[in-house]
Amino acid sequence: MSDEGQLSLRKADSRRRSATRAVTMADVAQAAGVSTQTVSRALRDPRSVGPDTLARIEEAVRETRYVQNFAASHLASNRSMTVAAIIPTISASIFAETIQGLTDVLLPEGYQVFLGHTDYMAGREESLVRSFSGRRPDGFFIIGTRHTQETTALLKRTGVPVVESWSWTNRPVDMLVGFSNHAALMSVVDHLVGRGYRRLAFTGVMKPGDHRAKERLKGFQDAHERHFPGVTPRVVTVTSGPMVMATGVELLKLVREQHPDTDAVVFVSDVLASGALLACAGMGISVPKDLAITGFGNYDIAGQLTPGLTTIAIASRRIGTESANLLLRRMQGGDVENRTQDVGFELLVRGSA
Amino acid sequence: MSDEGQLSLRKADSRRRSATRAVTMADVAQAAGVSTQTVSRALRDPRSVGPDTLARIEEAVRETRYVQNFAASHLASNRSMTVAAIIPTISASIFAETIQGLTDVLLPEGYQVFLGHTDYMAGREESLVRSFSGRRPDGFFIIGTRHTQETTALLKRTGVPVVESWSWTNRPVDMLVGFSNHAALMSVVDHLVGRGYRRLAFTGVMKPGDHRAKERLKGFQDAHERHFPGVTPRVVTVTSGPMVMATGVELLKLVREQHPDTDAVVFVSDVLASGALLACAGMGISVPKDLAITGFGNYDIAGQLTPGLTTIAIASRRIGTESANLLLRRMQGGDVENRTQDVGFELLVRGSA
DNA sequence: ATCGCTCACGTGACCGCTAACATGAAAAGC
DNA sequence: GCTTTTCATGTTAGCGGTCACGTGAGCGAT
Repeated sequence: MSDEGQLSLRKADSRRRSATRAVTMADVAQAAGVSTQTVSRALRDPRSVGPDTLARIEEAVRETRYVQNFAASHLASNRSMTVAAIIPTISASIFAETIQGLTDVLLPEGYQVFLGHTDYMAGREESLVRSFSGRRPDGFFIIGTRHTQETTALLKRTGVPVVESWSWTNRPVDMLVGFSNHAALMSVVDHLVGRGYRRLAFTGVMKPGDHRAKERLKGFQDAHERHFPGVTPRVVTVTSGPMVMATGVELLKLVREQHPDTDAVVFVSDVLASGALLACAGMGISVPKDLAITGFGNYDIAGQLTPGLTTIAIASRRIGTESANLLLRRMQGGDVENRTQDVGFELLVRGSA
Repeated sequence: MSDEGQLSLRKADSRRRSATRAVTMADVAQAAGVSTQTVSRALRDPRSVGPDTLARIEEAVRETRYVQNFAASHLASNRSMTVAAIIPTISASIFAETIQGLTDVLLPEGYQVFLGHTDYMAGREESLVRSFSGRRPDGFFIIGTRHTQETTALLKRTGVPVVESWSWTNRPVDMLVGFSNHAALMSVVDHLVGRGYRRLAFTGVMKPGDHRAKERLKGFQDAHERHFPGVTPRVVTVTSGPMVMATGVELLKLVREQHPDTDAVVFVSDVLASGALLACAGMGISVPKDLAITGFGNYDIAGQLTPGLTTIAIASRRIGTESANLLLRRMQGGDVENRTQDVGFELLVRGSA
């Protein structure tokens, strides 16, 4: 009997997975003289246990240096307290504001944010959603509204709330916090035409997976057709290349080569437009007299240039916070009345156009 | 007997936690006619099972639409396959490049990256580390080398590899991928003095938790003392305010108010320096004749301005990839010979100084 | 023929926590 | 005074995987 006891003890010991066993809830429970369930309750909702019990547990947590294990919690409760976010790119991008807004709201509520980026590569999104699903996030945040069929199916199958953003669609997967890139570009064209510009060109880096850029181009083309029926719009794009100011300079040169009569250049992004605008001085181009220039995004630099860059301002951070709020309500069991939210855009008219 | 059987069945059913039970590994195992352990092996290392078994399992995964549950995996294996990253801020920052580099390396290896930001608030880091610890990350990536004692203790107690970055110290918590902000600023001062500038001023936004900014200031002061012993260096800083170009303009004005004789302004960041440089034209200041301007970070804009902005280039993305590589090696059980890695910096001399 | 070894796969015991239900005591209702 | 309700806490049975070990077949060496 005692031999067997020893044997099983040794056996249990040898099966231990980590050498220095971590502090568990059971240790805290023992120290506080309560059951693990009471500790669990105390940690999840302090008001659900008696005040003196709570004090003893808190003391026990402190003295044992207990750190809750979320994996076990997740497994037992089926709630991961995480949100998966999928964005095109983090670097030097306006999406960073959105993510900051998202985490600013979610973190205080106990939710962690997982970040994945597609680098505008079609197909990456699907594989990201697939691998993220294994972590069983309680919600998804995605930039963009165009996905592969399989991606949409995967998202729906998870059964958790999904927010798409930075674009617009009438048939969102679930919820939507965005605006119409198409309408934004139309307002740019309207403005240019109103100011007397007649030979408009659109230019930008158009990565295959960048649907927002495509929507902007479409908006440009449609507005152009409305103002100048039958006239082929000037469009100069490249499908690859870094989103940096130097690329904007290159594009400006391309536009002037291919369409020398152009009197207004509509850039798909402020980054490119700023590069071009800065280069104009050196190229002997007077803005906005010889050439009007517009951007998109209202980056910090847009208002600092001389002349200022006319552009479209987007409430980037707000897209993040609003999305987080929608997700939160749904994740906490509530319902959401308006599943789509239009944050709009604002045409900021400055000196460049 | 049969009654009891029914009872226990009913009971088990009523205790089911989710209404529509998700597909589990057991379902896949059954469909493929193997044990769950074999499915587990097939998923973790396909070569560890027979080829025909593997094929059956893969087919079963497809037809059941099985998605692995990482929480269960984490709990059982004690590996979360996640890395926690703590950065000052994501927005419009050069750290975004670092995070992009980090995830670019870690994601393909199956590791997810958790992101938290401190907004340069002292104390936030400790609470982030604390709450992140509950997720049991397999590694930590942190920007900065100065932490509260408790933070350091917490990090060490986790027992997982830690990479600190974007700074330098002789006593890292564990590993370090960084450079000396101090030395970088000294090289800036050396350059300015070498070019004949004599009345140098340092300016920037110095948030209380921004130790890198402090190191840069210290580097400026030390170099200044070496070149001009006994002369009090001109330092104009604000402790709050947004890191935007407009703030740079304000700071430039402050410097010229408080130290009208200044002939070179050293900014703590390119963002501020760029704003100032752009504003100089409107203020009738000729750069670099009347005033030299330097920045830090070699942001995209630095090379596009006229004159170009003299600045310090940091291999931001590389800090992320190198850190990821160090973490990976350690997380996969390997050892690392060089626990500290100096990525250095480069003084880029352009027209502004 | 025997032995030892590798290989492919199965068995049982957990990992650390929480849902659901159970229990006992105090407070409230009649 | 007795039942009902409320509140604080305990008990039991998993959540969905993986670890350590076991087993039996196949194979070459002795």
